Amino acid sequence: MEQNLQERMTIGVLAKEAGRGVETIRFYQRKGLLKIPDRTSGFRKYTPSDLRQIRFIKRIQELGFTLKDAESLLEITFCSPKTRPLLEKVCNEKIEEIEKKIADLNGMLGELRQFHQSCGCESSNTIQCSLLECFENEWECCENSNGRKK
Amino acid sequence: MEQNLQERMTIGVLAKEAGRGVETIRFYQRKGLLKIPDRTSGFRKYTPSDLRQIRFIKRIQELGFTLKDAESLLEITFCSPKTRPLLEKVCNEKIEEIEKKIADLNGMLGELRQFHQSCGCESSNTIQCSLLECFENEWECCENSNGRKK
DNA sequence: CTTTACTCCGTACTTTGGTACGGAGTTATA
DNA sequence: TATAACTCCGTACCAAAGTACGGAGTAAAG
Repeated sequence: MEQNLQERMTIGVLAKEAGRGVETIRFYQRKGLLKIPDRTSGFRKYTPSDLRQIRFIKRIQELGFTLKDAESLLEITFCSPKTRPLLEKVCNEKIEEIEKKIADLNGMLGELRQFHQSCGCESSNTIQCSLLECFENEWECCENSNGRKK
Repeated sequence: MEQNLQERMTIGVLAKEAGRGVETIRFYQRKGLLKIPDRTSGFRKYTPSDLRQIRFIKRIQELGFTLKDAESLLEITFCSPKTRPLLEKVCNEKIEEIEKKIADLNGMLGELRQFHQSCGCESSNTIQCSLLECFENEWECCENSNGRKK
């Protein structure tokens, strides 16, 4: 009762609150990312829970995951003892994936910082500005300014 | 001379080495991500440096960046005193972006780990398996198994 | 020297994640 | 109660990042 009286939003309000377009919400629904909302009036009526869900999806995307990823992560939020083994698997996979991503990003960050500091092209003499291992010793950055390479 | 005699690959070899399709290489070239290769024979001839570059792009993408990002990062590898201010800017932007990404991912990782451990649905009694702040206290995971919520 | 494998090019198609359109019905405000 | 603002639906379009196609030329191995 009071439940029903609580803020139930139209699609427009939901979209605005979530920082998404109305069309995007409809798109998510088509994709099955959002459960089919109540519609007693012909118009879709959303709950704060739907809002949270869309915000969550948004965040997941910002972290470099896909809508499919979001979907599987969302499944976790509806876990029960029955679905547990599967969820545990999904969960572990994501954890591993994220750990790897963080490690990679940290490596890249280190390289970038080092580049930023040491490749001043006017101060240092031991230049080590290799951007990721990919560039090993063979890149030519800085050689213009001091004629030194390797 | 020796330079020229060194391994100069055809597009097929390059693609294979880089773990990309031939069409993708051509696509990158059209996009300006790869400098136009030598072509004395009518066929494109690539150097190990091209290979490194494609591998780099691949890695960048795996870290959740776009081809555009890759492009701007690649610019860094061709820096000179003239381009320095711009590069410094790009560099700093990327550093910030990555730092933010890492922080977010770490947060998410924490939530997932916590979920994974505490939401066993059979051991703990203080259940705190909120997946990101988005889900606050209102989610219903686990209530099936022990009838307890909040 | 032929056959097979590779390369060329432009164009078209694919997937992901949306945006936009347009005509019709509904609701809320003046 | 009229008028604006919102919602409905299907369909079409968009950008990014490729992938595939097909006919023609080239290279290299038997």
